Amino acid sequence: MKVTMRTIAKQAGVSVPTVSRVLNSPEQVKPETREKVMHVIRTLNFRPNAIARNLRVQQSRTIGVIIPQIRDYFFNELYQGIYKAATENGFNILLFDAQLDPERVMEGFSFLKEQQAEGIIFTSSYISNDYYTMIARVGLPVILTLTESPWHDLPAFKVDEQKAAFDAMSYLVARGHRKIGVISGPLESTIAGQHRYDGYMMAIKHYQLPFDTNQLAFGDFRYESGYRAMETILSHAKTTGITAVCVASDEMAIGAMRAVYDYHLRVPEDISVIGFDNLSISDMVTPKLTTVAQPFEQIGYEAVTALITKLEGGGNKVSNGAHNLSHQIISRESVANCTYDDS
Amino acid sequence: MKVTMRTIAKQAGVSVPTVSRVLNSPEQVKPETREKVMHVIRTLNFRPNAIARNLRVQQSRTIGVIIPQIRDYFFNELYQGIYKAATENGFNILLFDAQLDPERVMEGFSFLKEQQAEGIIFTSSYISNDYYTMIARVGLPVILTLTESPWHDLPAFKVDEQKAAFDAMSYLVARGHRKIGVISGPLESTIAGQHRYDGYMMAIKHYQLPFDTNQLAFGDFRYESGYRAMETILSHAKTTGITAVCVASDEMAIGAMRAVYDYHLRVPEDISVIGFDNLSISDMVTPKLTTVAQPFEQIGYEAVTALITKLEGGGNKVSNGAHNLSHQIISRESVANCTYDDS
DNA sequence: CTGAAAGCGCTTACAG
DNA sequence: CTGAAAGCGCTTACAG
Repeated sequence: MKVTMRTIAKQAGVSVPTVSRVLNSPEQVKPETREKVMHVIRTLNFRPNAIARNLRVQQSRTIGVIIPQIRDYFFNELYQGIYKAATENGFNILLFDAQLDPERVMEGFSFLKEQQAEGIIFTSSYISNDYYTMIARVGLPVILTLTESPWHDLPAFKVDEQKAAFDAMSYLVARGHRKIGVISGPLESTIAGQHRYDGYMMAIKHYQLPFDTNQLAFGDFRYESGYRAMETILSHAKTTGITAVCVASDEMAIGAMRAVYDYHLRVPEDISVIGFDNLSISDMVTPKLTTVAQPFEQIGYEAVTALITKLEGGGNKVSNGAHNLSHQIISRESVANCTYDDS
Repeated sequence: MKVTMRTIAKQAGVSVPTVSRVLNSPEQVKPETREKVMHVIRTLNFRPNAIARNLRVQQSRTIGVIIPQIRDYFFNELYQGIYKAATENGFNILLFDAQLDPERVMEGFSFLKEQQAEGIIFTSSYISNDYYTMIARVGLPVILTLTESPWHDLPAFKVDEQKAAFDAMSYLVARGHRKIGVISGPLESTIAGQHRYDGYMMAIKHYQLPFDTNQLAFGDFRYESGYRAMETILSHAKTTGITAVCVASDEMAIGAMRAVYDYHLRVPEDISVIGFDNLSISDMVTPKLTTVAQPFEQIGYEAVTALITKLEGGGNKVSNGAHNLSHQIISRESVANCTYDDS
């Protein structure tokens, strides 16, 4: 038999509202009745129906999260931050996995709306017009993570991708490298693809580094593609004379290091490699990967904190546009000082 | 202004039940009125309140999941399977992260009950009596993953840990190794600790391998502890003469491989290493890790499928006790044939 | 084919 | 300090 407030009320010989009061504002009820009610609550092991409560008080206390796909390596850390901030504020998380399918992200918004999410944390490698239309249509506050909106009219928690990529390149230059290869993500990926690429290119220009297309290859952020991109770059190594490679993701960087290994060269003695992300695995590979760290957990944490602030009426406190959290270069073992004469 | 069925009904000049019908059993309503209603639904962009519906039909369509901690590396894959099975059956997932705190897992059960979870997927490194009491108290169907209940009165989806560990050892023996080190998890961890340890020891007995305590070290499944455990084992390598090591988790195995590297030995030429889990990173390290694969995603998938079967009245179809899914040794690069004479 | 009524499990003014 | 009443947004027999 299901036990509800009605059950408790009957057993305790009081009314339903009284049961509700002992649970929600016990100071309003006489100590004796309070004890009486608490006693049957305990013996019947009663748990109030949070769903019913939420319906009545017109709030769901849940935040929807749309992500590209669960198996992304950054998901753990991002979600950890999201979960933490939500829990601290008594919110639940409802996750929607878009499985890299734009159709599904559209469904995600509808779904979360139906499930009464009060706001949405949205992560995507780009923001299409369709998404914008959908966001307007559901009419829920949306906060971006690891993403940026083209019109900057949504708050976005992320890293300054371009600057971070530029810094990775500078790190190499500061260690004497001038002939540097680049493994970029796909440029259709507005953020991690295009912006990082721009950062690398800005640095090449700024430091007046030699660069031609034989030093450049593209991948899809995954290990395999990093491996293949490195093979391409190595096939021109004799003419380009590269001593280092900037890679747009740790996973690709680890693949690239493997390619170097399979070609009987060494990282970092022959070729230095710097990654991007600072996934926890970067500290487990050999050589340990030098990389630029994104504070994934912090990004998740601050994004939902901001969302909750908005939900609780502090909309003016969280500005639209980019909230750039600080990135950081983590020096490990995959970059050496350049010992070749470059003249 | 919030738009509900009431809004739609008014606009369309029908009653609320009619709106409900066009959404849930459109064949029951006359095509003309159906069209009329659908039209205002579309223009007002109405989404029915799933929470209210669930309250009315007395189901929540949500499954609770309690895990030790989000940052576990297997979480991604396990959750992927959980999420997939839930989505396919129209169930939502509500996640509860116990943060390795027994107190919090207790809270988890209460919380999920209040949130009206219809059943619970529970992952834990051991099952205490307190947990049992709590499980009985909430009265929800519970299914274990990567875990086993001491009294086998709960369905448990997992791998035959002992057999899998035994097989890892056999794999080494088949390649000529006889002096084999063991890095175990903590024995308090009933499953991944004790059971795997038992499997290793059974194999040592079965194959009559030489073994003394200098070949054994313990860790906590993490990289760092694997590194240190390997250091301990290596410090006795001259006397023990080990040529291979069985490690109870991939993360520890990767740490162990690093220790070998730092001691200027090579994997697998000097020391072979076999892990346990087949985390996706095992394929990215160099040398790629040979290991015994647990089908995490499948475990998650089958566990929630079984739970849903139970919820839908097929309780007799899912038996209590262990459901052992098949493990598999994945041969990669970290194990070589033993070339030393053992006599 | 459609509407009025009742009710899911709660909460919250309003009386008393 | 406590209870009767109304209502959150739905669904579902029951009439008509």
